[in-house]
Amino acid sequence: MSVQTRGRLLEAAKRVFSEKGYHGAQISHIIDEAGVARGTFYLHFRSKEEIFKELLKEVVEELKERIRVIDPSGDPIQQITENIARVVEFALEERELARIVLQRNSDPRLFSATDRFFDEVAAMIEGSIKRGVAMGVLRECDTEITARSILGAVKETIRWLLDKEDIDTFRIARELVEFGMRGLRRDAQGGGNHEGSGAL
Amino acid sequence: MSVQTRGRLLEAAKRVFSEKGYHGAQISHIIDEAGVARGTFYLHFRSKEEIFKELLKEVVEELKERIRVIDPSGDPIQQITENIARVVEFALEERELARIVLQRNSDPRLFSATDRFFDEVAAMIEGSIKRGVAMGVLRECDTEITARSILGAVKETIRWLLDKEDIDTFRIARELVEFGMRGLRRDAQGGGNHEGSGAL
Amino acid sequence: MSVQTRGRLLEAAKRVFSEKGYHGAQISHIIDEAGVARGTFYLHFRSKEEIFKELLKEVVEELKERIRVIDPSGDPIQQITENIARVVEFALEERELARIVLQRNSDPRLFSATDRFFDEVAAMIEGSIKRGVAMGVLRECDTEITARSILGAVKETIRWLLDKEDIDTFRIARELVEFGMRGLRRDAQGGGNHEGSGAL
Amino acid sequence: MSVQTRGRLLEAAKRVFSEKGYHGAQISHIIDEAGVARGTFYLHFRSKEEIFKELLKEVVEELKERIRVIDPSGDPIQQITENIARVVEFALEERELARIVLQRNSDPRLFSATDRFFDEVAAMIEGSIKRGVAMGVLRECDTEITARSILGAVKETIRWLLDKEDIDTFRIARELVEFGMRGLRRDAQGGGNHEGSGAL
DNA sequence: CATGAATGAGACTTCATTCAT
DNA sequence: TATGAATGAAGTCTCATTCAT
Repeated sequence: MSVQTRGRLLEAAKRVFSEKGYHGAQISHIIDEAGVARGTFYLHFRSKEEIFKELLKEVVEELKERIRVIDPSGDPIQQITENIARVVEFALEERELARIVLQRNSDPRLFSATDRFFDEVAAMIEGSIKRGVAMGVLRECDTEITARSILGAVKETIRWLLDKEDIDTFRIARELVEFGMRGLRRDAQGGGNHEGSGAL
Repeated sequence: MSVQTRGRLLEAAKRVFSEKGYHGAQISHIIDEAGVARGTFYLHFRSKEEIFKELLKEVVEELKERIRVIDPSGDPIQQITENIARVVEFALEERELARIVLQRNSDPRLFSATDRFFDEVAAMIEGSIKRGVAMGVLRECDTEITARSILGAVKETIRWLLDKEDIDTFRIARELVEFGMRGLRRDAQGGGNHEGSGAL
Repeated sequence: MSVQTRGRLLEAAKRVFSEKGYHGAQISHIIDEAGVARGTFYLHFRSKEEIFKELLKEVVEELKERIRVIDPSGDPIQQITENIARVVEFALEERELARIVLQRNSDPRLFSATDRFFDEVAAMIEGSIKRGVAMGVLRECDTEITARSILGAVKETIRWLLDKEDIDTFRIARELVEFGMRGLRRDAQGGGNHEGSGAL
Repeated sequence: MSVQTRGRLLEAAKRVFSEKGYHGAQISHIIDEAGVARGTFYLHFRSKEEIFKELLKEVVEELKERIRVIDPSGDPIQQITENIARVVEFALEERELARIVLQRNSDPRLFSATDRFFDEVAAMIEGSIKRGVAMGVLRECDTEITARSILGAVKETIRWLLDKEDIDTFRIARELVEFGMRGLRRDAQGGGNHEGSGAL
């Protein structure tokens, strides 16, 4: 029975933190939403901070499962697209959690978990880029900046999607990958190079 | 004397909000930092919220000045690069302000100013893309998603730069534009390499 | 336990408001007097204003019970005397509350309850006077002024009694009624004296 | 010029205290109303309390002048009526001051001046009554209670008048004296006594 | 496990008063 | 005298956490 109560508290906290942010969320809101007494909360969580971190941990774990390391023997574009699709899908299934993670505020004690997670993701992306470059599939670039750019593109797009309905997850993912791979420039036709854009 | 004090309070608030976030920041911190008595704060600002919004307004105005509308008669890539360079430059000159703006939390009363600003920027970017497509310089794409992706790339990169020292603003801007234009894929033909962009 | 605490707070507030007036009274005084923590106060009352109004409501209700409409089939003087006696009695039993009500200050939000109450009492008195006049028992007069005069006489007398000890409530009431009925003038005829009223 | 400023401050304070009560009144209100700088206030008055007491003193002095001791060689009723008329007149000419004096709150430091004044008036009234009784003009009664009753009647009537317009001061005074002298009872016609009212 | 009344540190804000100009 | 920016004590209220039942 305890597990049930704990679960209801986590669900409630998810909704409340998502809607009100960490500081706007009060224990009262959470226990009201969960239909549980005040003392009961502290039976399951040591503090407001703890339940928040618990939620963060949950997302991070789920995301780690959805982001799979690229298998060099398969089509990398396909795999990247699927990774992103899975992430977008998760964000839209669990919008509250997504909103929580994509909130930021500068209390490092609170957000170090997500910060670390995003650092890891950035590192993963950077690794992939480096391999791609080494394999001659990707062009040379500043891998750190580019990795951050990709991460930012995905985060911002998801943040923006969070208020939309009826989303074709896979199309989004493809669009993102397309952008990351080809950029915006119109494909060079013959010996086309980017000087072409200089004609704008 | 009043204007001076007001300025010191704004400077102090900038530092404090940047370091502690809106909720972590206390009036005590601000007045200590400004070396001013408690009452003095309320002589210049009606509330904590007001001084915060004041700061936000400041950034938004400054950013609006640095982002110039693309002049079709000139080189657009060049202009975009310069826009981004100016934004990055501002973020690095005013790291505290940048940190404040890039913080997010879900109190809409507080952040509606930045939210609106970023929406405007996204709209500007989207407009540019559409024009580029119409002119046949940019490929067809989902302009909304792509605009958000670009915005996200810049934001995330800046956020990441905020902890770094000795940054070559212009190089960053070029790298961002390169990524946005060409993507990561290696240029189709043998000859293409990214040195080409050095010709910009 | 909650009801008990609430009661202790009300009792404490009664003492404190009575002694220091609304503005002089601080939450600290009330909770110290009640032996309760600061937060506990706000568990039971939304604000200082609320507990004050609560007290006011209490008095008004109690007074309304003690002031009975005159029954025309009985002796009106007797009934009026008893009404006044009951009011004086209440004021002396609950001197703190009486002091609170008889305080005035011009914050209408605060005192509208008593103001309204006294207006009602004045209206009741005026109605009685009018009936008395119509029945030919009372002389013609400006009923509004006279009603206010009677109200004022009772209020001022009670206010003055509040600092006295060992009071014969009924004697006070008789004296007030005597004054209101006969005035101060010596009875017209030789024989008349105030012992007559002793026959009441 | 100083005297002028001081006067403007007193006038302003009169309006403000009257409208907002002692605690509701702020120095800001007074100086705004007077069109004077903050520091200037403290050039003329040591504190908020002082200017308030100054105002109180003013009233008390004015009232003392208007209330004349009864001259036994003249018509006492006439003289009492004139006294009351003069008091009512003053209250209506200086409604703000009247409102201030008739406000009460239990801070004795603040209101001791009026309290003392009213005590004096009550004593004066009591003295008059005693003399009247000794001279055989007034009936025997509890002089203290009766004096307080009369005081209360006048105070409450004035308080009530303060919100009215176009008042016939003299009629009010006559009505009050009438009430105080004859009471409400219909004049005994023959051997009439108040048992008559028992017939109500 | 559950309850919910009680706690109290500490946040924001007000406003009478001071003082350098 | 006059000014008004600056002061800071003190007040009200909030809310995460505790604890007796």
